[in-house]
Amino acid sequence: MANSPKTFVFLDLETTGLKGDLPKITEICLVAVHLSSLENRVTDEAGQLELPRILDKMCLCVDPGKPITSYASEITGLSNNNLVKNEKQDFNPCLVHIINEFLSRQAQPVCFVAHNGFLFDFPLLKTELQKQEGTSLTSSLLCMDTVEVFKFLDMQVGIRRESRDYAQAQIYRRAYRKPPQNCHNAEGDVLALIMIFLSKADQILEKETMSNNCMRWGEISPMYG
DNA sequence: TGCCAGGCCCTCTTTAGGGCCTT
Repeated sequence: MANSPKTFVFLDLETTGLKGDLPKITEICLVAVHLSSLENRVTDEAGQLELPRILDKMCLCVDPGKPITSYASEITGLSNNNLVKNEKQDFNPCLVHIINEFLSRQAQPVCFVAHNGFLFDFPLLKTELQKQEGTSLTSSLLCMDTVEVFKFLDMQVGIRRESRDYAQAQIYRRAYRKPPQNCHNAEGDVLALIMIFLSKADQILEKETMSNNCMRWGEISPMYG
């Protein structure tokens, strides 16, 4: 990899449903962490890893303009009714501008990180962006999927991938011996994602792991549309 | 009519089937 990322932007989307529903985004959360905070980790008095103090955070709710499935509504707490009542805007050029400005404030290059990102978050975000004429993210932006990264790291030490559960909550439990908090709230999921990244940060940041597990934004195909 | 993801990976595979991971 020619240029190693200086900033990792952890990403989570809440949506109206899964792929079969041609989902739309109901909430987006981005949290940027500088490389130095991932390399120089902070622990509490008990020696437990802590979130870095310096975080740039952005969470926005979005009116999807289509029905949210009952299960998605139940787990995320977002309904068509409460999004409309709170007068949330749809996924529009203004939101794309905000995302771009958020990214441009970070030390470059930037790497997106999402759990199952290659199959869900990145393709769906690309679909939503493609609907907005004249808007895009820089194609040189890097993307990493922590499902693939954790499988890669396990394989390196001889753990067979089919012998483990790679759901984010399970990886969190293995690392911290307790369940993550605020699941299916975009910010809660992103903070848990940062914590699982921190638990293996040294290995993830190795050149071999990065070069084997990163794609460029330009290589991501839209989910649909 | 009723049902409905899907690309990827694994293995008791390859003329196939099943599970994963996200909301």
